Amino acid sequence: MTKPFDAAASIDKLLDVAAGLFRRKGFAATTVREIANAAGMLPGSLHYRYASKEALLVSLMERAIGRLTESVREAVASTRDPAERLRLALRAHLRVLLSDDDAVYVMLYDWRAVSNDTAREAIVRMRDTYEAFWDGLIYEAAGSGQIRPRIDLKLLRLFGFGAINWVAQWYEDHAGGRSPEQIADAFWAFMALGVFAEDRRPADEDGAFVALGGAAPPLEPVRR
Amino acid sequence: MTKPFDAAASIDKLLDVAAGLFRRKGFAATTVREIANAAGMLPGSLHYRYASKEALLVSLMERAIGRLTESVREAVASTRDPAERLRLALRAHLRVLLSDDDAVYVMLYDWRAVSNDTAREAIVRMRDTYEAFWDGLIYEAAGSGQIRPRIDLKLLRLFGFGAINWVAQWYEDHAGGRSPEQIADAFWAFMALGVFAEDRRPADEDGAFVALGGAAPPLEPVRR
Amino acid sequence: MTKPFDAAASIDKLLDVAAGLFRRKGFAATTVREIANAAGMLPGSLHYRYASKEALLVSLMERAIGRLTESVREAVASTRDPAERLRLALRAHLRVLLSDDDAVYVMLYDWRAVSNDTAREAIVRMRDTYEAFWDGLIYEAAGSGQIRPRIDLKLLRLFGFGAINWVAQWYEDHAGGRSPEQIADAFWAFMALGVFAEDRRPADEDGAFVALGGAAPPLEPVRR
Amino acid sequence: MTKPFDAAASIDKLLDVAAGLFRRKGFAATTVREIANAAGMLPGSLHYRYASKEALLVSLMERAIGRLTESVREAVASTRDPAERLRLALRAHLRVLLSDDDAVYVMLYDWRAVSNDTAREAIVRMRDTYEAFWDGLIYEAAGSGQIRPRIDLKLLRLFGFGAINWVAQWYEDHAGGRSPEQIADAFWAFMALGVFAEDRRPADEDGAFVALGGAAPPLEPVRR
DNA sequence: CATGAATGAGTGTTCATTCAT
DNA sequence: GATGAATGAACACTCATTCAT
Repeated sequence: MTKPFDAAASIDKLLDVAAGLFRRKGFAATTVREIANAAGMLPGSLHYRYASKEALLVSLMERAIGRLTESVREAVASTRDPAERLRLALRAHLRVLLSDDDAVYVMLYDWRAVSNDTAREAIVRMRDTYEAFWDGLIYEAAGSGQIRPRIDLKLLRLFGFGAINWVAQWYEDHAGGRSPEQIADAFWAFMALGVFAEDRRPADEDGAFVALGGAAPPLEPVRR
Repeated sequence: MTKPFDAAASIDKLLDVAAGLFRRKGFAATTVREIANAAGMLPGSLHYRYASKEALLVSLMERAIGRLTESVREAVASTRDPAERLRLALRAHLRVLLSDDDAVYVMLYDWRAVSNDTAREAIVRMRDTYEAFWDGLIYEAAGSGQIRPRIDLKLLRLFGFGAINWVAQWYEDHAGGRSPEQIADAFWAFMALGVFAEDRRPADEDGAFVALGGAAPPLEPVRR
Repeated sequence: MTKPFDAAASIDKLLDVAAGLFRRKGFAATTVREIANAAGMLPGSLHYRYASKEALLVSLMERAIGRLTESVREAVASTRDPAERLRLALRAHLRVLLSDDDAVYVMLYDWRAVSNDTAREAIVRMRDTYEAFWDGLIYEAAGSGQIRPRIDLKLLRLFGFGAINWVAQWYEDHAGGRSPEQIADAFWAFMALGVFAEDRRPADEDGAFVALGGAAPPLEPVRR
Repeated sequence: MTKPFDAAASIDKLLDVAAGLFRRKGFAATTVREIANAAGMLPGSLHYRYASKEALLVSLMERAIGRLTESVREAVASTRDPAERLRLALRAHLRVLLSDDDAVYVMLYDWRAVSNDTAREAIVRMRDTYEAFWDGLIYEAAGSGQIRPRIDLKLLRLFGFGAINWVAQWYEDHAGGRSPEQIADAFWAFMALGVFAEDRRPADEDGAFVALGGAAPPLEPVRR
């Protein structure tokens, strides 16, 4: 009864300390010995569980994306209002990103370290799934008329992810005591006015917006 | 007469190829030999110019911040209108970030690699100066009444930097042919309505917001 | 009733797969895990039977020498003619060497891997016994006048062993469909004319022989 | 003037000590540190010259085959008599095999350690060339009628190589003071009578064909 | 002034062996 | 008795840096 738990706990601990080290020093600059020591084991024991340092990183990222997905799915389940779902998703994403688990940070910022092609593909696929889920949320809101017409939904997601994911870069030093939820809501407030159609905007708002000018370039199929 | 020029060119080349390699593989995963080879020299010659690999990185970052500062300063010089200065600064920042020079990217994303404390401080100081310049632009706009009251200006900058700096993560694959300037203006469009006071907004609410093309593009399943 | 049998079979299987791996990759380059896996067990189980990898090797070699000795003894039992006994022994030796059991090959060619002194001695003793048996066969033939006088009997054995043991190096690629027995007889034919006294040579043969000088050295019991 | 010499000498020393260690312990059981230490350098310095332990082995083998080829070619150059050329080649081959340079031994007996396919091919090609040279010598002798008709020339070479190459296994312990040349001539004596046509054999059956000289060396107690 | 051969501390990883179960 | 998770010493190899030239 204790055995499976211990093994799982031991692996979780390993991933936790690895995430912390990777976040602080970067993947390449962190040694297997450091990770093992911090987890209270020896390098050989670490390799008993993970064939390579990179396999550990991949496992880390998979866990990160799993937690992210789970957390966001759970958050949006409480309401069917598309805009509210978006807001709650934003909160959940940021909450996980800023949590004690550094794995999401590592996934976002130590991307290049995954050199193995199949591993890279596996992670890209998971990220794509996650992003597709967000696109779904946004598309829902757009479909129900809660987003201004002619908004480029893809750019909306890309800018949003940037602003939110970047929070991890400054939260520790500049949050000023704000909680992840407060940060998320503040961002929501910035975006909302520009993004949502009239009836979804605060009452005191009316006004037009900014023309990029000229014709918009066609949105071509995404290749990588 | 040619010698000093060559030396400077050689150093520039060194920083260029180093920036490219650091961006692609990360600082820690790039070897001095790779950099030297790519620059057509030998490791010993590289160390003749830079005491250490890290010193080269610092030099790289200093150059990056210098170019960023210079470019943004130059861009805002053409007008005295605070909002327009902000928009032009945004364009300039993004233009440099997405330029052939990978140094800005490296500065933003290979931050943790600078372990030397004094070097780290030096760079932090330069970054702070750059950010203070942005804060100045924003305060200017706020002071002249072009930004809604009650907007948290610091959060505004942090979110904005996030969204814009993140563009480097997706530009290559998802820009869809848009120029850095178009991306910057699209972001400007998103933010503007939520950020600016009424009298700075386009008079016509129905005017083309940011038409990135006809109807909202369908959200296609993301393939990578 | 089935248990002891299984255990013995299991050990035989272990030695078989180990012999195959040692032959193909060499002792040092073969891992215990490979052997265990190939035998359908885990490293721990292998060490339950053999204290060390080297102990397994020694056991392997002992089995090899046992089989060799048994096979050769059996082969010579069918006749009392000394020369014929030698020929049959040659056939039997080669047959075992080229059989599916790679243990003899390993014993001959992975000699240096036995580092343990007592184990080494044990094997050397067994090899010496086997070689003494051969010397006995040769001495028999010499004593009965079937070998030319003044032939160095020890050199005869050493050259013969070399030629025959080396067959294992080329048999797979260059046997050209010849059976071990055919190879043995071909070698026999080469040696016979030069080695044996007139009345043992093919009828069309006469001719001189080779003086290795003086009288044939006495064949003393071989000790090592 | 001293530099190139030193570098070459240093490499030669490296190969020499490596050959000695490989011969004594086997390739896989020899560590890079051992080789480096024995050569008076550090592992890093060894890898500066050879990309891998295996590359060193390959280099070793190439040198071995080069020396073998050169030595044998040189030896046969002194006469045009085919049988005599064969005898001299045998002497030369054995002389190199039993020389202080253990590389030939390693090439013959640590064959399986070369895992790299292209390296393996390169060595196989060199070995093939060497063997083809021997076949040439044998065909020459056969063509000039010095070898009995109906002798399988390929088997002749294979048996001969076996007997001669195997000498390396026992020379140290069982040579009894015989020189490589004496061993070669003794082997020649064994083979000659069986292999060569009548007119090439000594006319006088009692004449010392290949007199090893003096009295037969005493068979001393074998130590290992 | 510039080089490139040489270094050695340190890396990720392996693997025979142990031992609690 | 038999297992397989865990170990840790040792491995081949890397690479930023040095220094004689």
